[in-house]
This record gives sequence, structure tokens and C-alpha cells, in this order.
Amino acid sequence: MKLATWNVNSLNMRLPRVLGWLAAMSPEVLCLQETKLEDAKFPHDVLREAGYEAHFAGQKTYNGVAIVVRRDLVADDIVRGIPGFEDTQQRVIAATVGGIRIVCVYVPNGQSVGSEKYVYKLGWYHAAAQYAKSELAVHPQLAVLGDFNVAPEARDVHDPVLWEGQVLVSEPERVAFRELLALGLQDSFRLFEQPPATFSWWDYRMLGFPKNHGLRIDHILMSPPLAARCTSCRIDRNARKGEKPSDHAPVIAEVSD
DNA sequence: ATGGCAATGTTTCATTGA
Repeated sequence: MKLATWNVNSLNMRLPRVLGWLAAMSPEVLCLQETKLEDAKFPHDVLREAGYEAHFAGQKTYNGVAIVVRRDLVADDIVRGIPGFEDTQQRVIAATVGGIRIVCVYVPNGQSVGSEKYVYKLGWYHAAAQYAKSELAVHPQLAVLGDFNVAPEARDVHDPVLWEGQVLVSEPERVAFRELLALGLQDSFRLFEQPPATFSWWDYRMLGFPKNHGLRIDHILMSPPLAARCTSCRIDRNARKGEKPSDHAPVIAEVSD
């Protein structure tokens, strides 16, 4: 079973790419972030024709998440947002697919260290950790996929000295991310040997992608029983090439049946 | 090939992202 996550930076702009990628990769589950579409405008018909059923939580202009499920599987227990956590921003959706609890997250960016949005990000992380903990208690087979807006370690940053202390790599953010790992969730990418300087996001500016000036901020976290089934995890940097790319590349993990 | 921001709406600039 292939589980994937992709911050598409506007599903409206990226729909042809997403359809092409689904056709090429045929994942069972694709989690999307930054769909930037209110639910009434979500292109579920087009996806259905492509063989996928979508479940989504969107809003105009910003944020928005979706879980896209291949139609030979069923998605149950759809939950939007973090239960008990008030948030006007659409950043979380969960579903159970093929016996695996899927939680799709778009963690706040944080803008700059110390800003109001940074404080919101840290509080959001804490709520997400509580949620992950309660989900783990009822779903041993759990995957949390999405844009975590944190590069966990120096090796996840193209130039750690340049980025030192900046938003996305600051220590409080990394501590918040490690709260998830402390629950037992594992970074599936690091279960395997990986090429050095592998990233999931590159700035549109200053030739970020051609120079590989990137960060690894998109992750697939797995509970221990699911991680034990994981046979691969990689980042598809090909999807960052060509005309009108998202600034993020998809992450795709495979788990055995 | 992978090329010097992109997407959105409040649109002709401001805001946000990371």
C-alpha cells in the first residue's frame, strides 16, 4: 500500500499535475495540503473520474487539506480538524483506509521566530501531539502525513549555518516536532538509507531548486506497528520539475499488506 | 534537464508562504 503526502500550493493550479502523478504512481492514499479551495469548489468530480474519492476540509485563499483515496478502497470515520481544539484554519483531516488511520496535517508556517504566528504554531503543535496521542491509543496502525513546517535535523537543511535559528529550524519548533516522535511515531524517511541533501521543499526564488537549496519539512510519521510494515520511503523530486510546479515535492511511503 | 517567486483576492498592489 502506497501512502503519500504533497503540499500542492493551490489544488486549482496543480490539478493537472496531481492527476498526472496519481496516474503514474497509483498510490492508495494521497494527502494534500494548501488546497486553497472552499469545499464547494473542490474538484471531486474530476478526481472521481480519475479513480479517486476525495475527502476535504477547505477554505478560501489559505490552507485546506484533503485525503484522496483510490476507489478500490473505502475511507471511514472522516474527522475534520483537531477535536477539542478551536481553529478557524482548515489544517487537519483524518480517515481510516485499509485498516490504517490516516491523519493529514498542514502545520502552521510560523512566519518568523517570536511572531504571533510563531506562537500559534507552537500551540498548534502541542494540540496536534495531544491528538496524535489519543489517536495512537485507539489506532495502533497510525500514519500522520503532511507538511510539518519543521526540518527536524541539520541534515534536513541545505545550509544549516545560514538557517541557524530561523523559522522552520528553530529549537522550540524542533522540540515541538520531537514531541510527536516521543509518542513513538517514527519518521519513515529515516527508516532507510537516503541520499544526502534530500529535501521536500525549495524556495521559488533565487534558483532554489536548481541549486538544491531546500529543506525537508514534509514527513510521513508512523506508529511502531505500521513502521514495522514500511518497506520504503522517498521524496519524488521529479514532481518539482517542469512548468508550474508546487514548491513542495511529494513524499511517498510503501507499507506491506 | 531543474533556471533567477507564486497564488490569491482586497487586483493593478498587499499579503502570505517557508
